Amino acid sequence: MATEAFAKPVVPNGHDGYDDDDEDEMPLVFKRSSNNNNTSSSSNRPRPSNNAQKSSSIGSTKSPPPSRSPLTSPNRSASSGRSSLMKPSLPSSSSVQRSTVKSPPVGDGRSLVAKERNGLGKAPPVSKSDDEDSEDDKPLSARLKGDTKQASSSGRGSSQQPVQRSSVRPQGVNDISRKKDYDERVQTKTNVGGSSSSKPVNNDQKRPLVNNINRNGLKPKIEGNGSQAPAKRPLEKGNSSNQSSVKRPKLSEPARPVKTEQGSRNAATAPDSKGNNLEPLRANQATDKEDNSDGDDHVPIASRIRQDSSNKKSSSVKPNASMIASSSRTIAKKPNKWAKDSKYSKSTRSLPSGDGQKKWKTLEHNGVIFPPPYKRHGVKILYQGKPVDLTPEQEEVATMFAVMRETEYYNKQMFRDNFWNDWRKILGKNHVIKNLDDCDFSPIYEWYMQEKEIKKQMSAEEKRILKEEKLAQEEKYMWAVLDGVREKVGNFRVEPPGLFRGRGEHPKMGKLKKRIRPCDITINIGKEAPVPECPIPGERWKEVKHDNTVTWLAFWNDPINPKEFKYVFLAASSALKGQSDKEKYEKARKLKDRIGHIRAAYTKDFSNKDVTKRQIAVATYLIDKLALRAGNEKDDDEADTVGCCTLKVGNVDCIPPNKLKFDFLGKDSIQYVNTVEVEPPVYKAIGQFQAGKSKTDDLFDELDTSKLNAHLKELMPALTAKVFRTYNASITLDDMLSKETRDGDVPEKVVVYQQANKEVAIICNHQRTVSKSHGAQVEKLALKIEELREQIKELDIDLDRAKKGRTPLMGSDGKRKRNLTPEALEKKIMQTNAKIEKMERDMQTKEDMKTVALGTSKINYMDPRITVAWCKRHDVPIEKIFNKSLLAKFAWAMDVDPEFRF
DNA sequence: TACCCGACTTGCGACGACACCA
DNA sequence: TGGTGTCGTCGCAAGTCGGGTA
Repeated sequence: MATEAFAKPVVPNGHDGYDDDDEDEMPLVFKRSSNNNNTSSSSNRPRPSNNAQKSSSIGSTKSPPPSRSPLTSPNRSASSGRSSLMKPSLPSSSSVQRSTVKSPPVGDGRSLVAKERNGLGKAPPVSKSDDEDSEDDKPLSARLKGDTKQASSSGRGSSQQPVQRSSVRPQGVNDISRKKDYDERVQTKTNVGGSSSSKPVNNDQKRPLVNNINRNGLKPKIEGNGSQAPAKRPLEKGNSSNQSSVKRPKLSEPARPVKTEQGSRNAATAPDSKGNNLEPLRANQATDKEDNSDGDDHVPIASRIRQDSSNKKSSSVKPNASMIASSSRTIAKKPNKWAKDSKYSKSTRSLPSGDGQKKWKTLEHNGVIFPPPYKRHGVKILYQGKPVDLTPEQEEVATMFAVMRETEYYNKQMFRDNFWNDWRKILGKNHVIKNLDDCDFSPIYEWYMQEKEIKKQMSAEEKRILKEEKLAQEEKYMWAVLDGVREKVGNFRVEPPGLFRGRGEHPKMGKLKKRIRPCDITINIGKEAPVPECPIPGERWKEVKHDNTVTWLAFWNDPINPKEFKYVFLAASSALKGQSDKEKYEKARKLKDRIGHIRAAYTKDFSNKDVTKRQIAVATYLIDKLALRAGNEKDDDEADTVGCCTLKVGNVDCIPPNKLKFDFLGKDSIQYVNTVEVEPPVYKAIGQFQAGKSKTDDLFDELDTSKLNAHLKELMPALTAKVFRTYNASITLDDMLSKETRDGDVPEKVVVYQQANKEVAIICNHQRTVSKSHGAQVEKLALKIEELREQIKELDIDLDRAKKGRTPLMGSDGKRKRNLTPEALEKKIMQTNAKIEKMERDMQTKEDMKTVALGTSKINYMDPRITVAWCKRHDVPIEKIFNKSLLAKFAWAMDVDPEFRF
């Protein structure tokens, strides 16, 4: 590839088509409409290799100047103790007890709030339509046995626990019961009949509403006591040892579109590499299912299991749930307007199919923006009590460390050691500072706090001006023009220097992330487009490429792990990302159609004589039932976490007769604790895999993600382990929404959605740290409730007196109260009682949700078409569910048919 | 086949803006 | 109007997975 000379940058066209901001503000309210979108499910095409055109670099890379990185704002403070979260386990007919914990668990078993909706319906007789169904049922049912008793025994008990106690996410009994209910619900659906995914299912009304355990307020019981409950990112290294060998990558960001002149030209349907016209992004076409072979497939695992075990009512397990909370970066800001702009909106463009072929024809952007250079403050640290002079570079790094004083990292030995190793290189051999422990960074910390305070005290006007200045500076970097369409760039800011904050017990925490300079950055841009001007005078890009088989605009090597890269991508709202997103969900929908076959296949292999096949079968079962991640190998210089394929013997305990207790640190060092009843052959196989091994040995020693995924691809093209997570999340949402939604006002419907969202979050083990103020908030609420109860007592007395024609007693504050009629007093009592009830509900919800993060599943796992269609069917404004960023991200899903079902 | 590279998705915490309440 | 809680967005870490290569 040709490398380009550096030319003057050309700013992509401006905001054409974006001036209609007002449109953004208009709420999108879906009414039942006659939209008929026939979604043809996109095919999963294999990705072509994409290295075809890598350009050579011209590069001029001069060695980077000594980094005197400025102190960028101190990054977030380390997360403080995470609380444990116990989660319920996934579906399947087995009873499950799962708990995930963050931070030191302090067991608490709270019950999930839930309302029973008994009487809503009984499940109609299920008529299995196809073989698949029956196949599914058999294996699952056979394997799973419900443990309802436990479930029923669980109570709510959420006593307010100290924040530290870390949540306990339901586990055990409660989970089981929840799952059971859930299964029942699902089953109902199943019974209804394997309608194809895209086909509307109108049986809702006929379907009985099964009680949702979750909603019944059952809180899973915490496994063991607090001490047992695992914590999220425990200080000690992973519970069981895990290690491995490989790993890599980095991140990206999203954006959103705008048009340019060129845009309109290219916006037309673009053929893919094979010359086929690509389907327009927008398509929401209700995808017609391609093969309906498995009528039952669309039923969540839980439900299927349930079906099997239907006879044994008590048995089944229930699914998990939960909510997510914050989420991820990448979202672009103005959403919907563009969706409406037919001329420029992405929806009108046809996009490449994301199959690894050419992703774009033309690409223009302005490169990236760098953090400002370090500004020296001159505050001295003390070494053995005496002020020490530091050079700007030394001071910058010292400041990075000083500002982390209130974080957990600050006192972690590994963090300190890594920091010291890097800092002392900058100090030099002969520096007076010889060790970190004799350094007192307080003066810098105090300076930092003062600066923070000053900033906080700025007037609104001053803040506004600063914000505008920043925006003006960044505006040109925020947009790219891809195939003539203006799209938002996700992460156009180069990461500032700082200290690496790995999660969990990351062996590199505390290392210095050096300042990234233009000579570290490779730019990717269209051949015809002007090369972005290097924003730092006298420096130049490392390389300029014109590779249209990839979607990144720029990348640099991760300073902490040079083998890895940091990419600059378009924002999530871009057409490119939208297309990819849609394909992801279509793939999951295909899995729905094949899941029956797949389950039958792995069930058959539970007892295969070939160990590898048996391990593949059991691993697939766990991924399917528990939504575990695949579990790639990891290097020693990464945190010690595992996924399914990398589970260690010590991560799984066999509890006779057929329960398995999982306890391991998963992605982001989030603890996964879950006890689940499995089918006897699975239980037996796990025992065999463990035999003769030590706790630190691989459970699946014949398996890795490559083998597993290769096997999955034999079952369904493009199927990989992670598709099961998407499938289970989406099918659960779809099922819960269809079964739980009742007539009512919008807020009531939103609650139903949140419950479903929560269920999905629990399935996916999406946790969050309990906020620092949680305990105080709960206490405050409890106090208010207590005060209201006192008021009621007084009112009762006053009412009694009023009925006898006597005046009220003096108030508790010593003041005389108004003389009210008995009717007025009764009304007041009623109102106060209602207030108490509401506050109690709020408190319970707060407690239940304190460790559940809803955002991640909403952003990444639940097909947005399910949500949009549900909003349309029930006249819920989509803004009640999706914020602006999500509206932009999911623009491609907005005109889905109201009858769309996953 | 194992390992490595590269690209892209997923995920949590920090922080700022805004809403609400006393 | 200030304190507090909630929500949205950003930052960047940490996964997954496909393909190339030795």
